[in-house]
Amino acid sequence: MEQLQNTLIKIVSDIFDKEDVSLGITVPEPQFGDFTSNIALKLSKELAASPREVALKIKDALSQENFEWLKSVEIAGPGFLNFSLSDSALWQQATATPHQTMDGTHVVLEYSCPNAFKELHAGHLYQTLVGDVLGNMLVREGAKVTRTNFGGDVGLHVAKSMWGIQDLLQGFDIAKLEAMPKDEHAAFLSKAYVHGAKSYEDNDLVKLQVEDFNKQVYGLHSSENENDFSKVYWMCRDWSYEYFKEFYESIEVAPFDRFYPESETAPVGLGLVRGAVDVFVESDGAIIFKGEDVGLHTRVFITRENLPTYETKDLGVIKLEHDEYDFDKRVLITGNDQAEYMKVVFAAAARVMPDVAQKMKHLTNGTIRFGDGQKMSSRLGNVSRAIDVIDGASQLVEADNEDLKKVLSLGAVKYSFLKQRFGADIAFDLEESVSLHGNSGPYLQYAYVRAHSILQKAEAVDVEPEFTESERAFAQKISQFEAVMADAARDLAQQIICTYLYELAQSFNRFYEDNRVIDDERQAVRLMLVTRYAQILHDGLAVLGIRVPEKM
RNA sequence: GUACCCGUAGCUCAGCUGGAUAGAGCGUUGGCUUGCGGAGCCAAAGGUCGUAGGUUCGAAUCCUGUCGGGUACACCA
Repeated sequence: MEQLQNTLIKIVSDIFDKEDVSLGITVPEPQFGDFTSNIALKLSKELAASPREVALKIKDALSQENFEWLKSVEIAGPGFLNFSLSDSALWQQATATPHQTMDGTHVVLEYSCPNAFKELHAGHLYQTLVGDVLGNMLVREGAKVTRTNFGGDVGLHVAKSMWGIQDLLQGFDIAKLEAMPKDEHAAFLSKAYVHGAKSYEDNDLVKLQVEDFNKQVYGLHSSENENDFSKVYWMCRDWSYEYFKEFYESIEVAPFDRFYPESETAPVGLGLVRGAVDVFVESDGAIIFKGEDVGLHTRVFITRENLPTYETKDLGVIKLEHDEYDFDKRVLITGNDQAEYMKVVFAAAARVMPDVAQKMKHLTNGTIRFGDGQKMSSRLGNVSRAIDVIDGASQLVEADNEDLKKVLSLGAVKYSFLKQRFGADIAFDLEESVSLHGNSGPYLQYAYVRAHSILQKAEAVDVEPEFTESERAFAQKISQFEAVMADAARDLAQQIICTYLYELAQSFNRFYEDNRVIDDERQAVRLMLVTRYAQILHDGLAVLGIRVPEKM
């Protein structure tokens, strides 16, 4: 493909005497060949010639070279140039190694970002899975990826939790906490937060207490303290981080390289805000950034109570990530309710850290709509917890051992989330996700099992690739893998991989329908195809964070 | 009110750096068939790509208006 592109660029610049020719080659519908270019259509106006005339000149020049890798060039439709590679060139592309298009780039990827003292919900799960996969995609293209996780261990929500804890336990009772079994920790903290948050809304007295707790919590991070409030805080904070870590392990995502608790980024952010008096101004007792100056809205960075807001902590984490990793690119993922908010933070960052700001990208995810309505909501209650999604899938999967059950249920959930474009709200249907029919994780896992089973029956050897028509159609799909991976990484669009893998499996099924592999005179070349097919399913799904079983 | 996101087949979604007859799954209808793992394959039905304009040789894709749904806009995160 690169060879074709470079050759085309050279020819076009030679015969039309042009410098800086830019042209894209794309993969068309299979009946139009392996690659297509619309360069003739693009140039026709400038050259004052019909597209087909331009195309003909290019075709002639190309034909004279007599490249052995190029089987044919056709002019079609309004003036498209359609190219077909020789079988061996096609196969060479089909067996290419990763393109490493991002070699030497250091990307900091911040995602998941749960708050301490709260339970992980379905939205965290979704974002964690996508973030994990984006990281895998970049790594595969040669980037160095640092995965970071920024979460609130200070702030009003923590104060509400603390209030809830002391109310539920009737005091900051360390003994009661110590007596609590580990598997109840997360649920207890969640309950305490909900209780605290509700009381905060309903009761003005509680509100005052919570606000006092908030200051106390901040204070714990700037001075040593041995009282019960402090002990409870640190214990529950540890519980939270332990629970996050275990959950990430359980869903088989790459570990985070660095957790940034807000308590750590707050002072850094405060330093930035206080140090930039020309950027941030005082208003009504608070320190604000006037976003209206750049078409946005005003946000408070330091409250009247002299406490840093999320804005300031976010500024702090940006600086810490930059100082610690000197990234080329920073990709941040949050819910899309923060899209506008983050623009203001980025605008402020652009003022205090201009060289950093331009390296930052913000992706946002929508909310999950549960497709099977009542069934899901009755199982999950009003809040859809992350664990309930995983458990729900696990209950629906049929497998004769626990590991296979896990492989299939995680595969089902992950694929179901990943196949949809990131950004808008997504639909999730438990039944559909675990289905072995259609565009699902278990379907692809089964596709792998089938291929693997064929490969067990005979030894594959490398032979000269000369394909029949249906073999070639399959080989052509196989050959697109590395280009797909590069595109997906460039666009941070994991669904491209899902779509491709599913189409690849369909392509195999069509091929397999009427092409015997084992005990056929074409066994060798067909085994070669199936071997590469199985490898791509394995590798592609691995990037999606999905394991494949050998039997199911 | 202002800004941002989203409107594609009955349902759920791909396609969006403009390109050839708008694709897939589920569902519906018909056919193939006990197969090297048929959890498949072939075919049919189903679309004014929300809508109206504009740019272009060419628009689901870019621009503008408009309608519908969602979200955010001062001391929460």
